[in-house]
Amino acid sequence: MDKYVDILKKHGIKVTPQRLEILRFLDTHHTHPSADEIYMELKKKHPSLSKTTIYNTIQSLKDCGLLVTLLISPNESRFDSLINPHHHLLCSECGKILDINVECPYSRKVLAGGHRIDEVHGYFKGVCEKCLMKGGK
Amino acid sequence: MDKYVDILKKHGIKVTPQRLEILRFLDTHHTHPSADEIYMELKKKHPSLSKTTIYNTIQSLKDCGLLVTLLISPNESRFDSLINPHHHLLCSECGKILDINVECPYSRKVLAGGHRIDEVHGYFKGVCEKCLMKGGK
DNA sequence: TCTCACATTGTAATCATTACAATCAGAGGG
DNA sequence: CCCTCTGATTGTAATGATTACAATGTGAGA
Ligand SMILES: [Mn+2]
Ligand SMILES: [Mn+2]
Ligand SMILES: [Zn+2]
Ligand SMILES: [Zn+2]
Repeated sequence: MDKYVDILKKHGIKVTPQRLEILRFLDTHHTHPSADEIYMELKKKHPSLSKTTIYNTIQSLKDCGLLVTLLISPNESRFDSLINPHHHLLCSECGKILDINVECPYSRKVLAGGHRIDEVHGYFKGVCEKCLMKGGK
Repeated sequence: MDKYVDILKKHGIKVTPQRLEILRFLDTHHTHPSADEIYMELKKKHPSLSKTTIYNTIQSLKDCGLLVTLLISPNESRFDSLINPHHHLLCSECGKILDINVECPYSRKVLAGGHRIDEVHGYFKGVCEKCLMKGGK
């Protein structure tokens, strides 16, 4: 019936109302939200929800590969439920984090030098196209 | 006389004993230390030193381009006084952060799509060569 | 239905970072 | 020289993201 019930079941995560809401939010908001943004939004409908449940659920989703943590903005982690490999740009004007789909020769996790590579993160900092147009920077 | 006195003067940062020690430490330890690691080490010789002074000095050094912040390990920022563009690997076995000198087509900060790029960060997570040899993973 | 073991949740603590008040040092006036 | 004032530097105390762990809930088996 519900798409998110299926996803949770398929990955062996027990279905709870909190988890469903968090998963739904992440799947419908590809804005790379912080834990606090998820919390603030969902608290409106579920006042008893605690922030820790956000973190716990995030951890579960991460464990089965449904979620990736971005360490691009100082102070707080951001979360991304688009898990195909892509890079990110943090705009210093509007604060948004944009997906950057560039050809990256290291995305396939092979690297000279004998190290084993499990994750590849490409972060850019700058000013996004929209803000450049607007602000005339 | 002292190399570090010169560097601070050249960049218009007032010379103080705390700043000299912090700069010396960063220049002689290219291990990408956290603020706490710098603090713990320098506190031995300067017990009155506060952690905030570490952060303040780091900010000053960053402002004149002598230092870069790495957001590769969760929980804490790491600092790098090697400012030529290079990538990093965080080893999940030994916890070390290694310099990775690969050809990166995006290091020159030009990117299709109309965004302005100011910084490029390439982070890899995995297991370093040394740990692979040792552990037989 | 009752008990127990484990999973889930949320309260309270932890710890990196930041805001701001206390301290210091140097410039200019007496 | 010494005193005063101003801005720079420092460190104490607050903030806020994250984590540890105790309280609560759930579901299987007796
Ligand atoms: Mn993304
Ligand atoms: Mn480095
Ligand atoms: Zn922008
Ligand atoms: Zn290693």
